[in-house]
Amino acid sequence: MPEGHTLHRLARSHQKLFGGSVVEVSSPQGRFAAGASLVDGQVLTRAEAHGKHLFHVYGPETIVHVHLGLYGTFDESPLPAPAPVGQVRMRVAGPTHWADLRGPTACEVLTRTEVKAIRDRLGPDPLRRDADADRAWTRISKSRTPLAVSLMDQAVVAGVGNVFRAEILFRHGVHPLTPGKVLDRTLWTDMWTDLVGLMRLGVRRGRIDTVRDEHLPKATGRAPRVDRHGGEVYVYRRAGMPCLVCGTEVAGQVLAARNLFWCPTCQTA
DNA sequence: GATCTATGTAGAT
DNA sequence: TCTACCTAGATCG
Repeated sequence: MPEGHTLHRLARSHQKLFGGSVVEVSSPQGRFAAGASLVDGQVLTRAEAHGKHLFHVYGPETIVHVHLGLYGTFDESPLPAPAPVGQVRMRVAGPTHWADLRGPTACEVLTRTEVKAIRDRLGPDPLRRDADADRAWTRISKSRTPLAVSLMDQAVVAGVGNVFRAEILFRHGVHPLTPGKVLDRTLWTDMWTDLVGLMRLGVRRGRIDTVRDEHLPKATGRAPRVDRHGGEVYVYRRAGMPCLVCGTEVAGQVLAARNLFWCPTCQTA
């Protein structure tokens, strides 16, 4: 379930549940056993996210780095923790809650330098206060790469995934194959501002909702608009269904090994 | 029960 | 541009 909003939501939650507390860390599955033993019984001082990366900071040179990849999940519940079910890579238990991590692409203990290397290759993250939208613009405005590809490039914008990219392009009427260098700067600024708002909403709700209020009555009459992930969207995973705004069939194609969706009528810019 | 699919990325070709 | 990785829910038969 992981675009940037998911990781920031987890960071916020972990900070609240575990921040400043001694935690028990284990790897029921065994694949993170060595790492878990390094932090088990230590104080988790801070949890934070950058793009799709989650960091549990235990000390300046001891940071657990988690990337959920395509399938990873992180669930949490109040204590007591039951016996682990299935493949649990890491279990964290604090004073009141426990959390299980399954199927991540990365779960490893890193040093400060290694964490910096990861963060240095990430572009600005719309969910972080320190984000600099101009850095993204600098790259996009010089590039012939289709916007749909640049938006998924974590070195350009950190945290955007397949749902947000499809939806942000739709909301601004931009065709996905538009080269970055022909994009108007004002339009980019609007898209960035919109991303910040949509992703913040995603953090609050734990799902991606992008359908504007004025379209909801119309959307209600055209099923379905609620994606499997739980959010209300315009085009994501709706290929072959009518556009919620104009009724044209939503298009779909594979681009750079990812499914891309757009409305051929609404997205012409 | 087998097969397909997925909000992702790294590494090989 | 392709493949491998990892897991669980949806879909197929």
